[in-house]
Amino acid sequence: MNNDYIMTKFDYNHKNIEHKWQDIWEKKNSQKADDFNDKPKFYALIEFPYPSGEGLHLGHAFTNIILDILVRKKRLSGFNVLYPTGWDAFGLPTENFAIKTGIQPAIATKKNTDRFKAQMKKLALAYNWDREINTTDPNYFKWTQWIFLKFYEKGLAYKAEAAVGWCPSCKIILANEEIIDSKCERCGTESELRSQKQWILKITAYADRLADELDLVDYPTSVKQSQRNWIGRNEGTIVKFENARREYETKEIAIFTTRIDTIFGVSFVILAPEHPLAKELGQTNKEVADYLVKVSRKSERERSESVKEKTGVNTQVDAVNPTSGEKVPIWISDFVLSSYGTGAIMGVPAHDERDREFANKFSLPIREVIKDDKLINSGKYDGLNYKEAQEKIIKDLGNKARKETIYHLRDWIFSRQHYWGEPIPIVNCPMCGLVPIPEDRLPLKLPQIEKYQPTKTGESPLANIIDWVNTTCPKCNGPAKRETDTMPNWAGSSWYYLRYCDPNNNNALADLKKLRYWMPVDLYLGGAEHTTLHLLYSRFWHKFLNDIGVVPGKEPYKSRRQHGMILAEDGSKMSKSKGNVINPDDMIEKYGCDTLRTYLAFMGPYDQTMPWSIKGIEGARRFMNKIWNIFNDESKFNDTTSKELLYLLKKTIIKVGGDIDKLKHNTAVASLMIFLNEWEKKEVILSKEDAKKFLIILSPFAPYISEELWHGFSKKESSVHDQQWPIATADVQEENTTIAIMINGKLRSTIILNKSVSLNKQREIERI
RNA sequence: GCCGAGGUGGCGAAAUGGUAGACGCGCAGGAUUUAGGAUCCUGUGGAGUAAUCCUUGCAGGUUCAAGUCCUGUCCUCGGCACCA
Repeated sequence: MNNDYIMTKFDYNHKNIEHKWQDIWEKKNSQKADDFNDKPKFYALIEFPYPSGEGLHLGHAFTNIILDILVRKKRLSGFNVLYPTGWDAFGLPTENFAIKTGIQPAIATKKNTDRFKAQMKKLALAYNWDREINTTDPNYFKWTQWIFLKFYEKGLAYKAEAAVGWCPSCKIILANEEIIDSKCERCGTESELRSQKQWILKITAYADRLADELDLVDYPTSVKQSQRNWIGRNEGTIVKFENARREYETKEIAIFTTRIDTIFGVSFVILAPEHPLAKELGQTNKEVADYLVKVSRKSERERSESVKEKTGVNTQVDAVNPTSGEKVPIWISDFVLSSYGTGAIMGVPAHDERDREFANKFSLPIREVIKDDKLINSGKYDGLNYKEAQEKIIKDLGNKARKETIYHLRDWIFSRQHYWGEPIPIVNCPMCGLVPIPEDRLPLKLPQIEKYQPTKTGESPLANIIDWVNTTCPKCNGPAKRETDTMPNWAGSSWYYLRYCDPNNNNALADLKKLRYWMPVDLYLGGAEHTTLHLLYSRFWHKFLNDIGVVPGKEPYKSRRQHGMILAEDGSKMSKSKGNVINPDDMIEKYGCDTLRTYLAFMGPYDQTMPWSIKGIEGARRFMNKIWNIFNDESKFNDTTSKELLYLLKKTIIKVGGDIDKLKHNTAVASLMIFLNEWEKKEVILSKEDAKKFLIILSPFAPYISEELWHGFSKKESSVHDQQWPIATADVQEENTTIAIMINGKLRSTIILNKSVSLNKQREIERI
């Protein structure tokens, strides 16, 4: 069966044309961004891909093309454009591939990036290839390590016990991204929590700035909102309840609340099972001890399932309400989280749903203390508005209460127990403790090894490489051991946009002058999956690097846009297992790159989820054929352009340019189609000069066919891609506008007004 | 539950408060062709022979005029979620 798109004598041969120009452009290597230039700069950034073994997929093609169209238009409009790409190449799939096959990750990475690059070139993505970067390149990760050392130097990287996922079957530590639905990604075993010493970055030190400085940038509301939710800033009060029994070590229980005004409604206090007092009580009270054991055996999943049914144990010990002096029982329950606030809450069942559930289950008293925003049953505070009452109660409590802001954001666990990541450049010396590797000895490279499996003790595979682990202390020169943890995937991508500004610098992560010229990123296009973590992490690193004076500006990305997703024809997600994946290579082969690009631009707004349509791409192919045919029809050209067509051309130039700038590629393509449809009509002709203008505004979408046709009119050396975006001023004299006249909701008549009529005059006419 | 995005033809969609459905797909009829495909022409929101009427999730409101602005409500999708 012939799988080729059936070509007739009218069709152009996309294969010949596209191969030809791909070779010529490759040799010309023309896309260079000049550091420092009088032209206005434009920095367009696309999330750099992870070079997987499967090759570039349709989603990559879609998003890269969307940005490529804008970039080509910006270049034609006289901008000095920085449009780079690279490889976010550290990561688990490559490591897992190495475990399975024994092929070195670096070799697999090279193979994959070569393939991606070839595919990108076929798509006519006009990157500054001379700025290509790779996070696994020692010349790159030298600076990732350098940044880590700066964090360490400033006290923002520290080592501490942290709960991490653990697979009891594979006997390895699981990164968050390896836990799918609370199960181990490899074997499907239920993951457990385990405490282990980890490197941690103190992102919480930047929590306020990460939230507040969102006001400085142009991100979609949803992105800003989800960043703020993730940071989860909450202003409230920490209040101390005394332990009524003096024999315990924990004399006071600190409690975080946002509603200190409800303190007269407290009928119990609840501790998280991990709370120090809970542990203390467990030593003497068997019932408490049993509960703590029961809870600790629960898996993460079981614990989150307990939402449905609250559990708890009465400790038989009381706490003293510091405002009323009332004694209330202390309970322990796992619905109170040790990781949020102080790990202890005051139970106000009348005004908190969860507390009410708990009170109902264990028959605890419920007392209402707020009615219509005013306090009741609250002693001397009765009648006060709840906000006033908060201030007053805090003041009256003196040193037993203070205002406090807490965050949902946790510090960032930065260690991974894997091979294929940046080694953490720290040495453990028995004499000096943790010692950073001096900057001039960076990069600390990965040793070449044969076995990539993690060790059964939960350490990284690097721990098995004795030659590498054993080293000398940079401080005392005594024997010491290297840190064997590596950095997470997020590390290299947290600063890559900076390296593009100066990719080969050996003395700094990038030259400050170059950074001052190019930064900030003018437009960052990426996917919804990176709305919170990647964006937050890279903003954090940027702010830190700005604080230590190595990069300019508070924020890395001036504006961020999120692209949508392309679904399979039936509206389901494309997936290998369903066998409904559309491969961009096949589409290029069959219909041509220009057709694919134009269709992807035309199918709908870039930020939406849209189903793929094979009929749709055939429609785009018809559009290409029509262009080809009309340009090869001598009778459609003459010395002067028909008047009505000239006016439409001006309108189209303005519309296409404006729409591309707004990333409204779909309506830009529509207006190109409208122009072509008009031109196809009998009796209208175009001059060759005006036809060239059409090719220029077509070229961002269809770079090959426009270049080929351009050469039908121009000298050999010239390229449609090196031209200037045509300037068109709307000719107001020619344009009339029709205004509908409506009376009582019915259309009564229409009037045609010349647009040059002033607004006042229009109002006069309207009055008549 | 909280936050965000969105509901317009058979489908993807378009529309600075100004004649809703541009453009594309699909469909129907015609031309061409031995035939099919491709191509070209015409038509295509719904009802009605027609004049005309109805139509942007639903119910109200503002306006000469509402898909668009306001109030309420329902539904779909995405994220977070025992966050005190």
